Amino acid sequence: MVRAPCCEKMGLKKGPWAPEEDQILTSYIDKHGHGNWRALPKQAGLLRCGKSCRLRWINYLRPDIKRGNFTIEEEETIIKLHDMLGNRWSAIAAKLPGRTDNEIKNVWHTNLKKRLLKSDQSKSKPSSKRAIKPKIERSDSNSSIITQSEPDKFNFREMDTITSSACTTSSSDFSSVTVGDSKNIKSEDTESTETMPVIDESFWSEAAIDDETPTMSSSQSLTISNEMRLQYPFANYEETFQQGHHAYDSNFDDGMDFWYDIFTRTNDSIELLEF
DNA sequence: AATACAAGCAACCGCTGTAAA
DNA sequence: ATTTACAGCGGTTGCTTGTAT
Repeated sequence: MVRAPCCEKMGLKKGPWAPEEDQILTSYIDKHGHGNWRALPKQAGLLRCGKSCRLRWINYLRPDIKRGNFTIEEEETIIKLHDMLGNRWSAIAAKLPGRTDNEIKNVWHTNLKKRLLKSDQSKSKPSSKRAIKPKIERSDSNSSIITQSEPDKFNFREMDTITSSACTTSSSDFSSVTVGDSKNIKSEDTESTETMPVIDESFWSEAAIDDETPTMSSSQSLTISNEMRLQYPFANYEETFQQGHHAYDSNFDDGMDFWYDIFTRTNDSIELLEF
């Protein structure tokens, strides 16, 4: 990897932005957009590096930035999304229009994290976040079975328009979830992929993603093979299952491929998956 | 009023992923 | 297949402001 030259070395300014600099950057982007951040400062007449300009625009100057204190609802959403996604600030920010990843990160570190620590300490039980997750039972089998029984229909799209209420999915949404012991995964324990059915290309289209609602009815089981575990070592399957919607907005690592496999390899047992 | 400490926030740093050459 | 250049991301730093002593 080639490191960009140091700003100072190039005689470029660092540190807080002056109002005049903000003005120059804003008016330049208004007129020309920001196709090439590296070239932008030179063309705009700014003594800044492109990286600095980009950060300033994204975190402060963008017209759609929402300023001011975070609402209770926003804070709740951050806490719940962080519970599900971890420190993926940009993914969390994507769910909070007008808020930047930097801002959310700051709020988390200066406020929410401490608040959670306090509330955790005040509880005898472990973190309350477990309450929104389905029960997990170890299984000796080579496959994982995820079975839903309540409610009748679980709608992934509801999760996509995530709100605090959407995050409070109760454990009753999943009667039981059984996940095999990942330690038992063996590389030779694989299955052929040649039987994967062909899927219509429209499956991947934006329209399919945006306009259709993948739903999964109750009482169906999903088998996750060891091959899939090897291929998607990232997956905490119980969470993945709840967060299936992330596959559709690319906020979930390998999510699209994961759900493609879910759909194809387990076609028999997941035939109720509708698009 | 002066000083020390803490909290909040903007900005920087360094790494990774990816597209183009 | 490899190299290069760039955008984007998450972690960290350091300045500013507020509060306590």
